[in-house]
Amino acid sequence: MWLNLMAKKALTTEEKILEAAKKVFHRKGYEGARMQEIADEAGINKALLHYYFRTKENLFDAVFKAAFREIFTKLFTTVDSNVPLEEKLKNLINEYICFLQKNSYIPGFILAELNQNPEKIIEVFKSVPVSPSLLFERMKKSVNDEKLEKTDVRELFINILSLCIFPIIARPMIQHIFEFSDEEFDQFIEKRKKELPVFIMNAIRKK
Amino acid sequence: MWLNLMAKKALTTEEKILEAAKKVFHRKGYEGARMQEIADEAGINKALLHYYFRTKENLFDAVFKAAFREIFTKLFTTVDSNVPLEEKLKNLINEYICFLQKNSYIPGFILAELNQNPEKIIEVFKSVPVSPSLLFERMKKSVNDEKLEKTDVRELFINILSLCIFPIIARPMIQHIFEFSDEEFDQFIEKRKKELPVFIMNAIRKK
DNA sequence: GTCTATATGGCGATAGAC
DNA sequence: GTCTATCGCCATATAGAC
Repeated sequence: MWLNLMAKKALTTEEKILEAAKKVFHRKGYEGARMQEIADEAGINKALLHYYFRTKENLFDAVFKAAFREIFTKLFTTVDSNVPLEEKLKNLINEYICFLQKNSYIPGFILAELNQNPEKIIEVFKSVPVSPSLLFERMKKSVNDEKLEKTDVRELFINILSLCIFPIIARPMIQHIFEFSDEEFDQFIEKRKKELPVFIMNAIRKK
Repeated sequence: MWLNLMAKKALTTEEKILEAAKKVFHRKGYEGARMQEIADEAGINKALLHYYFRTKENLFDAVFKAAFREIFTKLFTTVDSNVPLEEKLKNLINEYICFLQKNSYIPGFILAELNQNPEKIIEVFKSVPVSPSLLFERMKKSVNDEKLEKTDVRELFINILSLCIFPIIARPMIQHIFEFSDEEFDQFIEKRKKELPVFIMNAIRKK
């Protein structure tokens, strides 16, 4: 990326604020986040946050939309690729889980907010160009011409998302149940990348 | 239940508080919940909350532990039952999803708090007699003597939980994506109760 | 644009009468 | 045990100098 070689100072103040807000909101949620903490994280003053975004809510919306765009955009590239279903599934799951590993706060963040303020969050959904509904339509097309067990594509779609996303948001619980260290958890997820496509293909393939 | 025929007034004040706190914490999370709102919901005064529980945190802990106990206790009864794997799976998923339907705030609540304050929540886990680790051990035993695809029981365990829980916490998103009314969503979940066991058995059965 | 200082309101918690 | 009144703090937001 064109920014990689530049010093951090090259970020505009607005970018610094958004980066900082992202970190804090992802960790603490809307109610838990403090404007002071965001200001500290950005290395600037609290008043400046309000100069740029006027309210906490505005700032939150910006961060939420970005998270939402990120997490769905990734899915499009592979769903639209032109390869057989099994391979597409493999790519999809592999790349998606990789993305989730690097952005592990996003799904929990989105679901937590979805849980605590569904109406508002759905409003934000609608204002974002990357629509999960569209994603679903694409997937439907690419599954329909395969010879498979009578599969409701909606079920399949939800199953794939469930299997990818849940382990990431339940991470602390899983580590506790299985007594996984951080490394062991990462290995567990690595293994999942390979085994999930097999699991799913077995489930839907005609026998 | 022995309370069913009694008027609401028969609840002790402490019970009324716990009921009210449950509703509010489940909806709003720890940070979002207001002692005033809990007091209103319970039909009592704010000062009385502190008389009974001293701090917001104490009250939250009580509610969180109860939720945690509820959601895992249910799983034990069916995992321990003495029937073939396929049937056990069917019962497990059916009863578990039924429970989740009636208590749809619990998983989102737990995961949201787990996300925002993992250390503290894990502490609460440890203080509760119903341990998910124990649950996992039971399941391991009941799967190991079946003839199945080489299946990592931990993966299977997580897959089952993922497939049951995720759709419940992602409900508002799913309704939005598929343009489901409340009734249609309920039908969708009803169908899942029947299809999930088939999906999972297909995935793990030797061919 | 960026800072310091301050206003304003809300929330958890307590004091004290009954 | 239950209430009213209030304290003290902290968070969002604004005023105003530089």
